[in-house]
Amino acid sequence: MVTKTKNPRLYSRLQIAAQQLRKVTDRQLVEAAGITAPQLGVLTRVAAAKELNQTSLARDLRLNDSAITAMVKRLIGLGMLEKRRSETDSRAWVLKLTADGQSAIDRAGEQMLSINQKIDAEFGPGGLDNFVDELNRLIAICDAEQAGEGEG
Amino acid sequence: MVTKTKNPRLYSRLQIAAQQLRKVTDRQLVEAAGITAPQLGVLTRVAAAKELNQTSLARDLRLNDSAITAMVKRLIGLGMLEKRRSETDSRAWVLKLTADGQSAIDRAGEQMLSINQKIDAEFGPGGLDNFVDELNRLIAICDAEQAGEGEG
DNA sequence: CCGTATTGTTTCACTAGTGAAGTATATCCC
DNA sequence: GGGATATACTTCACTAGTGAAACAATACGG
Repeated sequence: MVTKTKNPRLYSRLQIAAQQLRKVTDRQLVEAAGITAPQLGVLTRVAAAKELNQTSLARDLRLNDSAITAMVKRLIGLGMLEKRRSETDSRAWVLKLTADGQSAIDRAGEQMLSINQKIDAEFGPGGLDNFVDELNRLIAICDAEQAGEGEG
Repeated sequence: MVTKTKNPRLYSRLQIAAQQLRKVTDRQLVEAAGITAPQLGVLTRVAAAKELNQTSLARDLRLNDSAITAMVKRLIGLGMLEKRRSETDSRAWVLKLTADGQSAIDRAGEQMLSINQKIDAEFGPGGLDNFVDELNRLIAICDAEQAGEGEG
């Protein structure tokens, strides 16, 4: 066997790691703040920006517009977010946190999730930086591959 | 700012990397073999084992039983898989590849996906091993966290 | 200033996963 | 052997994402 490619391994480990980390993080976050990790991601970005519309949010999170439509709908249903028509562009919405949304962020930030403490302990600051860097390189490869799609 | 935790960064980079890699891989795999990456994962495991039932498959892939039920249903719909009652345990099913399923695996294995070539080139064999190792350590942390859930 | 393109959003049909609850069948133990 | 328990699987309601098609409003270029 001629040193067959190892990156189906990478692929599957990456998927499993992402899935498991999300599962654990969601569990701890729902307990601490009543929201999931993707929801917290949206709320913190809405909190950080003012005058944020859905398209910018989608680009920011690297998601589909339609994923944002659905996500925002859920967060409004939870009473965490509000939508008003933009005054400068009447196609767009401006997203705003509600008091509940702000308090969810606060509760989420209060104490560090135990899973995050364990990750810090396992990798250390340098190891963590390196890990994130590798993930960024992988993301860059995917981006390049998607950009150059029409070529043969 | 007191070197605030960097692993929300890790979390989000991991999710983005997993999502993007899956998107690109799916695209190339659908073109080459007519199936998605998760589907190929199931088919190759069915091909490797004989007398594989859904519960073992679920453990193998670290998924829910109900995810397997749905996945198998889709693959049967695609004509890639067959289900027969096990002769030794009449609760269980035995999963078998169809000719189409086998040929999908063959087509997927024929040429290396271009995304995989680029990943190999970027990281090199040693870098890849290291990356996979880090992912495994992260998975282990998640497993430990889930196992020790009742403790305070 | 008007038609064409672009942008912001939604809807739809889909894949892929979670978790809880339910139904059979097997297994274990007294 | 029969009752509790465990195992194999399904169903249901849900989150979270993709991609294509549609629609309205805005911006651009003669």
